[in-house]
Amino acid sequence: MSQPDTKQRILDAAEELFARNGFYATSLRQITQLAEVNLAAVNYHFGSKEELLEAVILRHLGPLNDKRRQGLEHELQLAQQEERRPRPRQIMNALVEPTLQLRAPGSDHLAFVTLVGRLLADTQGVGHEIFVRQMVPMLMQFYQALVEALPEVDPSLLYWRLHFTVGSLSHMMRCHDRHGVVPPGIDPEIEIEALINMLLDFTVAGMEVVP
Amino acid sequence: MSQPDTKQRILDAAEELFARNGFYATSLRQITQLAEVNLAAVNYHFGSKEELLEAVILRHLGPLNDKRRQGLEHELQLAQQEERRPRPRQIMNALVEPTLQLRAPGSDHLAFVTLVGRLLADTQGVGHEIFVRQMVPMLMQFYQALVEALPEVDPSLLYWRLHFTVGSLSHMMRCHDRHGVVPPGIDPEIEIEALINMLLDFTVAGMEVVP
DNA sequence: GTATAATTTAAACGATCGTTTTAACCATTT
DNA sequence: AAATGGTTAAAACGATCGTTTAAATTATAC
Repeated sequence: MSQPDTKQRILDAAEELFARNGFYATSLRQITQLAEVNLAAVNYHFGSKEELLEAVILRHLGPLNDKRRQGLEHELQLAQQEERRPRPRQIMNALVEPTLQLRAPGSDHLAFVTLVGRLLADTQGVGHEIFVRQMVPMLMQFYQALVEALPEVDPSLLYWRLHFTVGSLSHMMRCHDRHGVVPPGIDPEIEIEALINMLLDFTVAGMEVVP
Repeated sequence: MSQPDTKQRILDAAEELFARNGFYATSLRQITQLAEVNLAAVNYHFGSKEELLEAVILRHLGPLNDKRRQGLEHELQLAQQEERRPRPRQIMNALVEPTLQLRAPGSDHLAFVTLVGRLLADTQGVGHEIFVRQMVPMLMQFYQALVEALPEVDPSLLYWRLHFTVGSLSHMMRCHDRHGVVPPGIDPEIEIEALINMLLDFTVAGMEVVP
């Protein structure tokens, strides 16, 4: 009767349901039903519903932020070697690309990216602080890189523009399956690479504009 | 014992609590406590919790969308008279400015703007469809205006860029009181006019860029 | 094989929830 | 004043919830 992957199944089910419905509208009974485990297993393995959410968040967030940092550091090193400033587009790409790749077809992380998008939006919610605590040091690094890349733009402008970028990015993290009414001639299904490029064009242009 | 403004008090309390905590994490008992009315009054006046949310959404949304449309129509008329294309910045301003003015000091609509930001993010939530149903026709108008304003940019790009803008805007609607860690020298308190201008600079630059 | 630890399980607990019920109270109409 | 309609109120309902409990089962160590 012992199942070697009980914890993983709970985590997978929780990730999916928290992403789809949010923390408060997902019950442990829904999770354990989907995972085909017993209700008390959640408390045994994770302690509480909140701790389960924390485990769900942390399981992928570390690797995602590592990828982002790698991309950033790669550009910073390159810029140093070539004795130039880091390029804004490469900086923004390091933030955007690994994130949106999480929603690529074949990715196992589609639910996770939705969940992250939700957590960013739910400013008073249970997972928000956990998530932000992980995000903030990384965003500071991006901010510093942008200040270096764009000395002609006031640093406080760059702070707010990074905020706007996070808003656009989180919106794209959530909205992969609901498009509302689409104008004639527009295909709501789009390749991830194309979406990434469009978002980069948009945000980099916004970053670089001198008022 | 009869109170002439029971409905308004319920609506005000609901607006505040739904905005702060979201629909699912707000109970009717919290709302009626804050409003100092009896629990059954909600069902008597509004029918159900969901219908209360709908009433909360609709009470301000009509006027907000009217303002947005007015701003847009004004620019379209002006452009027609002057025999020129509409200006992208004026179009975006019509979308952004009335929205963010809702969070200006002295505004009674701070909770509402937060609630709208939440609803946009909660793609499976109760209020989302109600809200989107009101938004979509208006966004189509903005989209058409942008297509007219920027003939050198592919219309499908403009569709996605409008999406990105909605993402940034809704992020700013939610995040008025939580800034996370702020870099040294940056003041997280900012005047609404300044914020509006910054967001416009950012989004208009992103709209206009030709790939 | 026995003892110990880990895991699973069903039932129960106490709490909270949205909704309903019904009587009392208040306001308006005749 | 009585009849009618509108509103408030407390209690109750049935449901759901996260958490706990204690026994049974399985896994591991000796």
